[in-house]
Amino acid sequence: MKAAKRTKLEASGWKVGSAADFLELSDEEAAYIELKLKLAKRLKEARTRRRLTQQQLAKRLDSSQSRVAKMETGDRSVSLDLLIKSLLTLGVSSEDIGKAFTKSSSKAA
Amino acid sequence: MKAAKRTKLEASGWKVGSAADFLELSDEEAAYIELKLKLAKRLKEARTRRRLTQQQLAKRLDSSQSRVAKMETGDRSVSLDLLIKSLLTLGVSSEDIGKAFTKSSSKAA
DNA sequence: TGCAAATATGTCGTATCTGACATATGTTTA
DNA sequence: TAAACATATGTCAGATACGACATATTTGCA
Repeated sequence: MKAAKRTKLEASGWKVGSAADFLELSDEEAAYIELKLKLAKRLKEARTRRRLTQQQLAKRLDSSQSRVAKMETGDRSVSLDLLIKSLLTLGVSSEDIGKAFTKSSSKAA
Repeated sequence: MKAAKRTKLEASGWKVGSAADFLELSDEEAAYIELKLKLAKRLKEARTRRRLTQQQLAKRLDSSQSRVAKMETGDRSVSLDLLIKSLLTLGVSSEDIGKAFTKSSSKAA
């Protein structure tokens, strides 16, 4: 199993080693998971660039450290909604968020 | 009240004419609503371009006509998740979906 | 190494989102 | 006009995403 796919399966909430190993992801599922992981990465970058801990960010978002951790790992229980709202709250522009949708996914300025 | 703001408030589920008239939208709230409306518009365009009725699209999405209608009007009860998943299911690329995040929001090819 | 701070994981009660249905409101065509 | 089709709106029970808490794991520095 390729590492990239393993990461995606894990992010999607499936346990590697389970029956899910034999499941194939449809194009949309793969695109959705890839998107979530890119937004997760952007959130982590935005937070660390601001030198905030997950705890501090959680406070700004009226959320909890554990949920921020789940956001940043692209946990199955977090929605694109929450990721996008959180990025906006951190002051990341829509334009920069949109870059997560591009193939190259260039980093924010 | 400006027409653009009226539309946004209505999309957000608030009734124009209510006390919400006096509420101000924060930058993030405004950005979020604007984003949802752009995605809603893109979904409607993608559907009509394919000459599908809401009923037919609903079947493809394993959803209902009423929910598709709500998606296309940017109803408060629909998430960005559902909009994005629906666009992906319709075959719209991540890149094109990402265009909804840009200021000009140029249309898909 | 060992301790402390940061991050990750598991679970739970609750709030929000979902498809479905009924029904209202357009829109098109004979 | 009226009938047929398409879209919009209101509501609800079930699904899932939420913040919160406890606790495990990782990271970094003395």
